[in-house]
Amino acid sequence: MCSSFKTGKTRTREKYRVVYTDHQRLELEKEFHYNRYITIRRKSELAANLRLSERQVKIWFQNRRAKERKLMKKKMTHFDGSNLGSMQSDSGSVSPMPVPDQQTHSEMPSSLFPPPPPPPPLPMNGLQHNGNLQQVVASQ
DNA sequence: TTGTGTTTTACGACCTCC
DNA sequence: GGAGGTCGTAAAACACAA
Repeated sequence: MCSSFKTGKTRTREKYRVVYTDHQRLELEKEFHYNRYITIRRKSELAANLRLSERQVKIWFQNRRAKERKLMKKKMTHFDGSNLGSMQSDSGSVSPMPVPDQQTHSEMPSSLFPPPPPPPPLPMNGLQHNGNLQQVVASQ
């Protein structure tokens, strides 16, 4: 294969995609469990902590939400008709998502609020999440 | 070992909000 | 207009049966 990809500029053969370390994934997952939509402040903090770019953190969250939606949909079709109502989020950590159809932003945070904030199920090692989202936005 | 299906990064196109 | 959202997709990395 040739070494030029679709765009031919950002992706190189050696780094088509990197594999994140377990630690990076763990921290990202923790943040995701706390908040499915990361704030600007947390994004830069995480990026700095994990030595990732903010863009990578953002993309990771996008992909993570997509994964969740996919799982949700799978579950929907699985339970379809036979077991409606007994749906549960599998890992038992993320609040069941209503799968926003095409309502792109109606349930989106516009950076002002977290989604229905599930109590932090994980011991955040020292991370102060709190809901200072307004501050975060305001600090822009 | 290998063929194949799934998962994980990364991006582009398009949309909405401020 | 820019930032960030979803959706769809590409391709590497991974898991696993045969």
